[in-house]
Amino acid sequence: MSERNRAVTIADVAARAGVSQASVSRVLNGKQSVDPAIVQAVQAAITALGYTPSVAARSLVHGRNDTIAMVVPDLENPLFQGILKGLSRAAAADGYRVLVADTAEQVDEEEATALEARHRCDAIVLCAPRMPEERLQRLVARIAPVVVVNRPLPGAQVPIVGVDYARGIRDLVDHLHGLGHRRIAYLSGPELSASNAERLRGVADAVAAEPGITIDVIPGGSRLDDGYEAAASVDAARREGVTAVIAFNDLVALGLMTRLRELGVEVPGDLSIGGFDDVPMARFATPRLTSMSVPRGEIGAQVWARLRTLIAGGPIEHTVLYRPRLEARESTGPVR
Amino acid sequence: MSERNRAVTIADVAARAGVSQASVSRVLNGKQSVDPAIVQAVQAAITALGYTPSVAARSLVHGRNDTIAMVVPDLENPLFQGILKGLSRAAAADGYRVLVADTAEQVDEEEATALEARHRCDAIVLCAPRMPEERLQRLVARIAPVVVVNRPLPGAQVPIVGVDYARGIRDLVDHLHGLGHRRIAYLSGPELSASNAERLRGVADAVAAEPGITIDVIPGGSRLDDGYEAAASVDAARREGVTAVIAFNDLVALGLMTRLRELGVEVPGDLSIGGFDDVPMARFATPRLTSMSVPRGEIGAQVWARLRTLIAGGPIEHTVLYRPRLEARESTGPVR
DNA sequence: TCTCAGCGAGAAAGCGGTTTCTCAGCAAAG
DNA sequence: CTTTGCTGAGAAACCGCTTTCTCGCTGAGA
Repeated sequence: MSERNRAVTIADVAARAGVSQASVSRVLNGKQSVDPAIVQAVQAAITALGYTPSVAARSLVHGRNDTIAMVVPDLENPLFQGILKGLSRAAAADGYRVLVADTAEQVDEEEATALEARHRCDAIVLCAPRMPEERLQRLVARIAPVVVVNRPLPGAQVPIVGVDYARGIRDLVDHLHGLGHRRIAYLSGPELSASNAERLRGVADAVAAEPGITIDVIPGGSRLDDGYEAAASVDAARREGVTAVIAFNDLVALGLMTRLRELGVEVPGDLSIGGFDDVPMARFATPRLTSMSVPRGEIGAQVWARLRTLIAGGPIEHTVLYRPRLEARESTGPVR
Repeated sequence: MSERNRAVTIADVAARAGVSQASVSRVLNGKQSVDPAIVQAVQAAITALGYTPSVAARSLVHGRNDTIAMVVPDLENPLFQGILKGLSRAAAADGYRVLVADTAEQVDEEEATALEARHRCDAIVLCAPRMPEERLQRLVARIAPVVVVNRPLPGAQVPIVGVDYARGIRDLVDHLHGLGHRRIAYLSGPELSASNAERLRGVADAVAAEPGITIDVIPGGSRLDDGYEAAASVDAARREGVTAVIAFNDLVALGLMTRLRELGVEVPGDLSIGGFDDVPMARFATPRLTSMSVPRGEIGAQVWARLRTLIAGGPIEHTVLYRPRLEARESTGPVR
């Protein structure tokens, strides 16, 4: 917009090349065959004038932008960052750009933000983990084409890309079970978070599947501090027989481990700890944190693939959930 | 673009309300006084039809689109994430959106990416820590209005917002000096990084200012792994009398500490360690990592303030550098 | 009562491209 | 040699909105 080369328009190029605007446009888009001499002249004029086509004008006539928007509740969340990065690179490869709309955790603003963003862009990637399902349904219908990230939406006419949290939790429980643990605690995430609900479902499934296992749910959170502060409750549970903890995510697990070390609780000797997300730091914690790995960048790329199909008028592709991969490290060990 | 309400245009609203397009436009923009009856009719028509103005058309006529772009080498870097978040929120408050252009560390593409981005947006925020100064100078001139982040650019006609790394390093050295350290090592960052050069300048300044101090420079990097792998060199330096290490950033410091613990080196007993950036994890490391805190979100907000001035036709405001704040924690201690 | 501002609404001209439509020119077919 | 069918370039319409221009109308001043 409004670059320094103000007033260098296609008309100027046409005039300088001594041809019509239409011809210039044809040369630019290369859709039709054009007299080589004209092509020459036009290209010469373009470089001489330093002409670049106006994106806005093009958008107006085409009715599209080559821009998509990603609506996220909090850009600070490593998960969204990773997805954004993967999305942004994949989209760039197809000539699309990504707009970021951070809703600052204001669930009430998400709807307006998404609508506004949709209005400037050709499509939306929506991360709204806490929006009530019904509202989300309505919103999704209004802003299509859209891809929903990381939350289930039963029966919705929308592609979904996410993580199979329930499955991940089950796999982690199995891992712990294999190590002999029978009394486990789940340090839960934010109450309204859809992915926390999924994890809880995994917890329930695991308990149902393995009659010998008990899993207590302890209120936690999603950040380092939350884990740190939950250490007291966790330690209390440990005293009552819990031998392993599954944290909502790695940040919580890391915060928890920090505090436990201060309290003199040995990991994994006194207590095994498992996280979720496999953030880079997990490998560098002491002890190295066992975690369920999630392919953030890959999710972003997959989101773009689905969105591209949608933009091209293709069908709503099936939901895809990535199964987290267990990265067994030192923070989980055999029960004493 | 191309929303479901295809064909609902200002003309439809005008027709339905029985007035001219111009009147609808006036009602929409509220710049001129309009007959209340017309306002009524227009608003009724708008809601009845579910009309929303076309952003593209507006952009075309105004020559701007209320969007800015941030060009970053790597979205995974916590520094850029924080800045992006701050920028995005500040800009949103003024009705601007932010486009992300991740150049995937390809210095060669940065120029093209920036130009392309500039072409779709009203202004650019440029993070190009490794682009040669001269090229950057030329680029900056071409894509104005632009704000450069986190690197010096002597004599350039462009606002710069960044961190006073040199000063930060000096402050950290002073801190160590106060603890009795005289032989210090600087575990350096990526060779071509402008901010690493700044830090090295700080190192040189410190040595010049404090005759009693020696600072060895050890090659490192910018990520957790780099710190982990540099531990051997650091330990060797320690054996030769180095009592404190300043890491390029916190990630490097954390990686280093992890490995040192494995090697049986006590921190801060055997060796003091200081980081840079004050990432959230710093407070949760064992021992808690002493770091130089950088106001990431604040930088983003400040960048927006400068850019807004520029967009409004204001002057190129002065460079502003944030002085990092020492967060003295447990990883630095008195020399033995 | 007549003239002149002033106000406000409609008509129309862009903004900078793309795309349809029209028509000249030329080669092949009759 | 004339007619037909293409090819390709230019003219003009159009995308949807803003803004200038024009003009009718009203109210104040003479």
